[in-house]
Amino acid sequence: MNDTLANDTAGNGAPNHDTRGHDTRGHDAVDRILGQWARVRPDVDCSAMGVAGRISRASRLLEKGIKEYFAGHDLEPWEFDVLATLFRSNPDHRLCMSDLATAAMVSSAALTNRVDRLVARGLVHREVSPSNRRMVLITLTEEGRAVVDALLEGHVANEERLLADLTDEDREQLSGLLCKLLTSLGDVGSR
Amino acid sequence: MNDTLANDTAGNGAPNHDTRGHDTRGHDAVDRILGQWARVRPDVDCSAMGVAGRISRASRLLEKGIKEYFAGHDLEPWEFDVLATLFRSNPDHRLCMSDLATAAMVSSAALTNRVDRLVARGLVHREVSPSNRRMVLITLTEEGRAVVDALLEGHVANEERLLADLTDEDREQLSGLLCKLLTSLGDVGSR
DNA sequence: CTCGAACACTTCGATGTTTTACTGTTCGAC
DNA sequence: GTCGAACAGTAAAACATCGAAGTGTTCGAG
Repeated sequence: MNDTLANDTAGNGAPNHDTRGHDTRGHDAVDRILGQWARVRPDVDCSAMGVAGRISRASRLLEKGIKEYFAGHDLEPWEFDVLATLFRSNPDHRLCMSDLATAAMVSSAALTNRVDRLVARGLVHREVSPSNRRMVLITLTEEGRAVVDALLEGHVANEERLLADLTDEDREQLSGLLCKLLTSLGDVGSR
Repeated sequence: MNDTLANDTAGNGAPNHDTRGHDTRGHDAVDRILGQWARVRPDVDCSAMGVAGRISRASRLLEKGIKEYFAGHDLEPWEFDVLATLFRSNPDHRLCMSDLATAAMVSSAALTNRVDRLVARGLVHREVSPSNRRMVLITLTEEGRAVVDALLEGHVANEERLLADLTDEDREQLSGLLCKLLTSLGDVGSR
């Protein structure tokens, strides 16, 4: 989608020294784009573009790898996501539409659509809240819980595979830096 | 979209020590999710989820900030992206549909649609290649070039603003780590 | 108690994307 | 040369998402 992120990058020198002792700083698509900008517009320092572009591209490629895993189990990533959100949220495995929509970062309209299909598949149960009839509560069914149980470890293992080239230290650094960025972008854990 | 990335995270201890000397490791949404998993499934080490989730969320939030900038100039991010890709690719500012689609990471069908609208706005020119009539060449018009010229620096400045809380060293580390990841995921600069 | 504003969710219309099928072109085997 | 496979791009159908309007509920001011 947003290819502004994916493409526009820096006209700087594309620093080649690695973060730490490791050697493995490759030569990704963004490096190439950076080089092009450097040639065409040496006056503009686009280092920020390099960071944003890499985050965007990494996100898409990870998404692709994750989608493949779930496709092998007849599930869409978003389906597992809703189920897993319910699973970990509270002992009742129950959440209202608003909270689910926030967690999934989609509009409430989109969530209505998603829940419709999960209900049709028998993975969640939908009911009006007895205490506040404006609210609709979504609950994981026994079958839904089973799906999370069955796929969680495989999903984690798959992500592990996708990140295999990063050392534990790399991952910690990466998490730390991204956490700092997310915090400054206002990505607070709601409630 | 993919909220598997956005939500499913680690059951590890959520390391609190910062990457380097800096203090600013906040408390983002992913930390909260990690904590939930740790409670519900202490047996599963989901550290990989933490990395993937942060990349996904960061990507979305950056996208949002970028979209806002271009909205203020009556342009969609993807429009600028196509124009900028043409601009930096070669002196003629000319590329075929396939290359543009690859650069934008969308299907060729989607690119046909996008180019249609850019042609309608007079920002690019479309013509069948004289040397190979299967190919369609897209060229930046003078007006299209002007748009890139007018918006490039503002766009970079906006990204700079979004990343303002990251130091130069942070950005270099982040770029390095992401580059390593991207390379291992096969994100080579095509051609 | 009543009325209006805020709220939670759903429905609807418009838009954009992907997948699949299709048209036309090129290239190589024979 | 001719035929068929591979390729480049477009068209059509299916689907998902968003934003806005609509429905029903709750809450608080008066």
